[in-house]
Amino acid sequence: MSAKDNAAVNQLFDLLESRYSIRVLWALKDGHPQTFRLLQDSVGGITPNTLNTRLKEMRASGLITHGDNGYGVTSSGADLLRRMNDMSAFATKWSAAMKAKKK
Amino acid sequence: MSAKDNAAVNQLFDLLESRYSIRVLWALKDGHPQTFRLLQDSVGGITPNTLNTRLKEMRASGLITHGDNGYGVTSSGADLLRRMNDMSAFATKWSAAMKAKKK
DNA sequence: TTAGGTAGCTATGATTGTTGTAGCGTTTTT
DNA sequence: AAAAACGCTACAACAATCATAGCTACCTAA
Repeated sequence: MSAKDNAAVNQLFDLLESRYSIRVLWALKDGHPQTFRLLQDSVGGITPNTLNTRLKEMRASGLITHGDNGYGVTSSGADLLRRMNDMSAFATKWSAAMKAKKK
Repeated sequence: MSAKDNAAVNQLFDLLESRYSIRVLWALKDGHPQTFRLLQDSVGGITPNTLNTRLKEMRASGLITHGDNGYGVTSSGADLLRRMNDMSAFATKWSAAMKAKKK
């Protein structure tokens, strides 16, 4: 991995490691625009303050759009989500393995 | 996505959305075991407190091992890293696009 | 054998991030 | 027109993280 890649990855991690940021993006996975309230519900547990902050950050970062129909992902955001998609398959396997281990 | 998948994904996000957690995992990407200090250096900016907390969490979650050679990833952790690998390619593209947009 | 260096943490108070509760102005529903 | 829902913002309380410091254990050189 080049130094340039490193900087880019760091920028991405800066954005994604704040609480709820991944979940907010993930909630837009299906591609349908969502209202503020719907997002709040589907993310679960997030306060309007934090949701607003996250949405601002991700709009500034070009991952999320805010049009008349509500919030949605940009093509860039959709690209990221596509690449993250593998993680849900991993999560299922991993979660099952963890549950088994606890016994 | 099934309800079960949802729960698993949520568990994964619980783990990964804490500050530095992704970076700690990422720092073990190459597969070589790392010492505490080396991890601290390569993650950058993390305090020993937080690093210790993250390592504990991820060991408890079965993503990271702690043997005599230092810290490394489990097969599960390696699996996750493999799936996250696409993100670095995304990051490069995205970061360049953002830089262009700022002008 | 001891004095210094390095590694792996842990303790403590300060700072920053997130929450809980509340509410404001606007749009939709009745 | 009144009531409810929506999108958000204010502010004080709480929790996560940081900065600084230092402890123990293990090397290595003197």
